Amino acid sequence: MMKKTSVTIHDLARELNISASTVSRALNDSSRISRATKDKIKTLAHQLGYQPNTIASNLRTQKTHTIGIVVPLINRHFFSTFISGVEDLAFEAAYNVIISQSKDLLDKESRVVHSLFSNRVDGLIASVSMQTDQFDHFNLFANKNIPMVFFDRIAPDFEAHKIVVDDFTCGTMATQHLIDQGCKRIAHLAGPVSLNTYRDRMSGYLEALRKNKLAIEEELIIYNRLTRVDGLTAIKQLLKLKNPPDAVFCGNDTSALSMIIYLRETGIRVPEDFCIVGFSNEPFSEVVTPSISTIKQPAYEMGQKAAELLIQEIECKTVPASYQTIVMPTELIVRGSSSKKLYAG
Amino acid sequence: MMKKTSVTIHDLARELNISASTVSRALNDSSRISRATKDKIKTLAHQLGYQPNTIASNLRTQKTHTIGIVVPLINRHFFSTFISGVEDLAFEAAYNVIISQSKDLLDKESRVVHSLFSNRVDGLIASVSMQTDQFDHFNLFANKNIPMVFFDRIAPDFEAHKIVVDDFTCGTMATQHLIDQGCKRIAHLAGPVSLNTYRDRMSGYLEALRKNKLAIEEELIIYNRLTRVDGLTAIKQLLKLKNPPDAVFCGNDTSALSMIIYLRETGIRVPEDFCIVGFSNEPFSEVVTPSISTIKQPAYEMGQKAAELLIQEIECKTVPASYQTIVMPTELIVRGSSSKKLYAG
DNA sequence: AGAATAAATGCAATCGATTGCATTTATTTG
DNA sequence: CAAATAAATGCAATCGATTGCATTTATTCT
Repeated sequence: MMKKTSVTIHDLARELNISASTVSRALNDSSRISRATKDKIKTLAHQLGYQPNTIASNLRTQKTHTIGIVVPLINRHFFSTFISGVEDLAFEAAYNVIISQSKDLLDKESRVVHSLFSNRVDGLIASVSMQTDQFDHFNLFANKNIPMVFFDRIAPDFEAHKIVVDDFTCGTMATQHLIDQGCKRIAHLAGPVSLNTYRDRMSGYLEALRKNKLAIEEELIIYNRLTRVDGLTAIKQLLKLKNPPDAVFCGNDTSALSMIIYLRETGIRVPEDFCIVGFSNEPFSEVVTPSISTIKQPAYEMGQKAAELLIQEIECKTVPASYQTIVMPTELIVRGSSSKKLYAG
Repeated sequence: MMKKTSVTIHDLARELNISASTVSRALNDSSRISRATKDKIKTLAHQLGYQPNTIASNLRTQKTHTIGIVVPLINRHFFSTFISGVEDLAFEAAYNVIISQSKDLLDKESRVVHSLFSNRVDGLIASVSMQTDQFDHFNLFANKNIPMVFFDRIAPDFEAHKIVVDDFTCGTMATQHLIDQGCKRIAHLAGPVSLNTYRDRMSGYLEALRKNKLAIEEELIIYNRLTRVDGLTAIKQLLKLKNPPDAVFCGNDTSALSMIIYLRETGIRVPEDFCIVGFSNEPFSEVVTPSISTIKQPAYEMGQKAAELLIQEIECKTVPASYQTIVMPTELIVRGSSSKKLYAG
């Protein structure tokens, strides 16, 4: 009926009349155990359906072979794809992955970070929430020299590897592209500038305007959380201006999407009358009509790289000589939402 | 510099000249400890930055407060949204979540299930891979009466709660809808029929044809893995038939999408000349042109329900009197890809 | 064969928190 | 005030695997 309790190395030891240490060593393929004994032990282990108790091992070895991940939302394509990259690499290296989401709330982020710490993850990979403007909770890890890797929305001032894209240059590229299309008044929908990503994208936008001697107008820059509703609010607000823009560079694709849908409904033609560029290359961006021009970030590869660096640091257990900030390549994907020239030409 | 090792209850005990058991009880708010002592201990714990070692606790209590999840792919919207539902509910109940993906491979699925078992998760939530046609690996959990909940693609014959949708009825509804639109030759793109979901969707399709006295033609039913490439291959194959269909009910939205894109390219009008219904309501389905008619599954709610049932079973620790198969509500969302009547009318 | 060396195995402590049972301290009661 | 009861705390074993050191067994060499 109900199997009492698990088979342990002690059960195997008793059965074979040997010590538990020998069993442990045999199962770990220690060179100190003879082949014959190993075989005997492994065979029995298999017969009895022995499954190692990782918890016990973890406690003794002070290693959990587990990586903690904190992301804002796991069902956002960029993050879930990133996680997929981490998971694949972690699996190869025999690491488990515990995933937590902050829901873009600082408070929840802090709690999940504490929880991951208490679970003694060997390392942490994190992208901070939209609300995050102080980073104390990560000191838990920093103080004990537990490796961390930040990606995308990074925590500054930590001795940790960082995986990012060049948001500044992306912002410049996106804006320059709109300028090249002949757009004259380019607006920007920015996320919270407490985050490096949105701050840099905006800086890039400003830089492009400057370089092209275009006026920078406060009323053309809107700050919010870039949800679908936010995108809608923003485009309405922009169109109400006495002197409305003829293009927007959006901080993400979600807000770009809702703008496109709204513009379609109101009969404003995209890209003929109004151009839009988004950010992240969400799956829907390719297939919506018009398709959304956007910046593609290598989410999966970023995940792999993050896992690689983290595991490397965990296993070397020596603090790396220098922490790297890896800048991953991005790509401006020009699609329908900004291909004015095609139509004009 | 480098903090030697963590603060433990023994450190607190030594500092206060009391026993570790008292510290442990105090931190757990045992009624056996006086308020004064509790306060003293908690204050010190806070001062020294004590963080409980969950591993040690887990080992002793034989509980990890951790739920394992196995899904085919975490970056598929349905699954990541489901996981989000699990995670939210688990977080409230103070459970951790370890997520693994099978990558739709039976072998990997088996390995991650073993790994989750070794990590002594308190329960398992799983949706099996496309390849899965035998379920031995789940016996690891079944044999030890560790609670499991299956969802969507379920493993039959296990004493476990199951969270599903009525795929059969969905298949019927989708097909009937196409019939109602005036489609005469309706094809079906099916996934592996070793899985309940795809098998039932297909059965529903067949049932609808039968009920409407439409011929069932083998050449109109294609089996594959429903990827984007698979969708493309399928639609090409269908269009090559001497007597091609005028509609397809696709086993998922991804394949429906690629069909739509192909049809658009080849100038076949959707829905006027050809109607399509997908399955799952992926985010892109709403925004592609034409938008994809599909069946909406309550992924987030399914995740919540799965977590609720699992945690309930874990905490009651008595085998439930009966295992439920929860059928979650679905909805046929009629959109552009099948709204022939609108155009015809 | 006996000593010296190498190979194989065992002993017992350890990781940090929990918990049944025992003991001490405080409070109540006759 | 002593006895009885209640409240607070401590002792020591435990969870299962690991590992430094000690011991036993096998092999090699003179």
